[in-house]
Amino acid sequence: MSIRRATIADVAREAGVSPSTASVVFSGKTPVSDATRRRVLDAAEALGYTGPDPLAASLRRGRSGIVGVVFEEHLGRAFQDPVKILMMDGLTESVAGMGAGLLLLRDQGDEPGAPSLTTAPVDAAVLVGCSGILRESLDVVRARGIPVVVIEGDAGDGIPRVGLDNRDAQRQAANHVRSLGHERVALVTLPVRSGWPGGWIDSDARITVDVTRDRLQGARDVYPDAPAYAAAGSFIDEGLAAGRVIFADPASRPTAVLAQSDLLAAGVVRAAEEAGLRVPEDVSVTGFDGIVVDGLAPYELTTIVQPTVDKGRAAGQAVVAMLRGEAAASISFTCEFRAGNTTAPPRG
Amino acid sequence: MSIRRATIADVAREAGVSPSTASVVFSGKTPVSDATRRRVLDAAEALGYTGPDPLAASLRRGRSGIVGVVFEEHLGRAFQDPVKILMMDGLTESVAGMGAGLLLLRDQGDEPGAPSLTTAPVDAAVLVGCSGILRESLDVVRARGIPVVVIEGDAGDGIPRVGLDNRDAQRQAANHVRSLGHERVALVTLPVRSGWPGGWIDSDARITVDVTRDRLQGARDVYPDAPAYAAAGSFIDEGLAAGRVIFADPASRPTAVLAQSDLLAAGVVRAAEEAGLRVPEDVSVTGFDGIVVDGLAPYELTTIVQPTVDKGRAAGQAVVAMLRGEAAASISFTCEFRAGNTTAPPRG
DNA sequence: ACAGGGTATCGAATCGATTCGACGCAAAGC
DNA sequence: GCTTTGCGTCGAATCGATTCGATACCCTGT
Repeated sequence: MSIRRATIADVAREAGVSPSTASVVFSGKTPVSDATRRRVLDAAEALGYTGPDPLAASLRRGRSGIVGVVFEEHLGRAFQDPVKILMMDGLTESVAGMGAGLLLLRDQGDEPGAPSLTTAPVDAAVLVGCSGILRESLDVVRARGIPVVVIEGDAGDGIPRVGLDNRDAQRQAANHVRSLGHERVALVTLPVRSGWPGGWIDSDARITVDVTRDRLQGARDVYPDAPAYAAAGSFIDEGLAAGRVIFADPASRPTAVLAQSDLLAAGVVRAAEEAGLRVPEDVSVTGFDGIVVDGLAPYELTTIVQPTVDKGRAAGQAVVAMLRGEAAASISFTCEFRAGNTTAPPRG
Repeated sequence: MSIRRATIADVAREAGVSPSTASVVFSGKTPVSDATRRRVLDAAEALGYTGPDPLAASLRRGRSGIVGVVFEEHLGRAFQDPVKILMMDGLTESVAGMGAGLLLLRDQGDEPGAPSLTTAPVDAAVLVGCSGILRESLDVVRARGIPVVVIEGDAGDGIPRVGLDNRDAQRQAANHVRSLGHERVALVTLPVRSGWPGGWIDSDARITVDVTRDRLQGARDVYPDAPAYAAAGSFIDEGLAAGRVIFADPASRPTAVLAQSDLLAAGVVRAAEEAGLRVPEDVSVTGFDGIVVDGLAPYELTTIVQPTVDKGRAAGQAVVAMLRGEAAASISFTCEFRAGNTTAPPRG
């Protein structure tokens, strides 16, 4: 019931050794005689000392063991995205190997007093997202001289990024659809910018989200004139909404829909069912991501499989490398096309 | 390109003021003349000083602005649970109000060097989970004298917990089913302990997970002899697996299944469809949680709605209160029964 | 012109540990 | 017996900021 928690100095005094020795007993950086170790440990026990204060230790070491993960959206929303979850999974795994933990942060200067990259004791940062909003975080982080890795975003300069061959991959899916003989194709894309409400976009639309733009280009490489509906987010519901619009007019119905995510594709499939269209007989649908979509059975999406977990892991490894002073290079992962049962030649 | 980052002392010197004044310019704790503020800010700008070092500031203040969230399972897995996500959402929101961020931690002493409650600079901790494993984290946290809140778990002592009236709520659902006239009922529960592979459990089974036990008791209050299949986790797939087993033998088929989560219930519904049973005509199904289950349309589960986000928010508020020195009390939330279209009287 | 009051700034102590060169002492080598 | 070696321990500086009582200063009231 001491009014003040015991410090290592107290422990040292109690044990009759110098603070440096006591410190070393806990850190193990230097050999200590068994007798001394015992005395210090006993003293600690007696005083209720549970180990060095993490803050003080971090200050001295100049390292907190915390990696900030910055999202550009509401956290609850980010975690609804299976791709981000899997990515976090890989990230957690690789930084844990370094003894680091993940601090959840949101890009955004609005709420004053909210935790941010400026005020959080992070050793490094991982920026997750696509839009340009993250620039802000990037500036902060660069000014502070903190190692940073960007996942799925444009970093510029010498900032390592973990990316995907989005355009090539999407083109591959589009080519698959074309080779099946489809001519009338519609595209369902991810949001074109943060806050996008959903709706058709024309070919000269400003797209600030890199992923959306790259995948769209891949599709346009094959179908330059395909109409594109940009959803409000990567959710089944949004795909459903998009699909309803796309299938609304029987006269202009496409025979194939290329969606930029599996969840969107799942929604499109559902919309097709609603409209009385059979998949893949009446309409083919492709996705992107290669995740397991709950409740889509017996459909198996024809999709592009991306190495989600690996992306996170790579980001973590890059961060760890930079923390060790090594220079980390950008890395681009390659997707793999996977044929499912949601694509087939068009009828007639 | 200085070899060493500028400190506030450097800025003060450059601006020709004392360190204390410079500090105050950034913290705003004390009024500063406009002229001085300008000089300090300019000096900072010139030196590339971006603000106080968070670690040093934290040490001095004795507060890091970080709340640790401890899960008892693999993080990737925890985030697959919509209930936990929603809870995190509420938690994030309420601690952000205090300017704090969330540090993801996993209970578990195995990996040495992995980030843990012992070594992480957290002001407070929120333990999420149900099993007894968290005891370990609890001890650590108590020894360190850190405020802690437990969500859905037994804390003992004076540790505030955020709970749910699981037993009452489940009993309510069971009563609903009984009032419809069902006699032969099967239960699908959450895991009985961490690492549980899934399978039937008998009535004297040891259940270390509080939530599972409480909800099971609620069901048993009404159906003392109902067979119970404990799933390996709260997933549609697990519910599907459980349902397949339950519906396997036509002779012993129940007319109703009470599942301990909506995802499990969704899986059970699917299993029923697979077995050629119509829901709710041939078999009634109830869930628990009240979340939106993607892909379950047109079914609307008869379920127990729990205030998920509120739970997280309450935990955050409790933590904030304790950090302010106030004593936080345990709080138990009440669920609400919601009738959907997955329950009906048994046939014949 | 001087006491009184309010502001803005300063000094110095402090938060709690880590680090590294110096040092003491005992065993070993010649 | 005296120097060398080496292991263990100690001192003191340091990490970078915050805090608060003290101080200097300017303005006002009489």
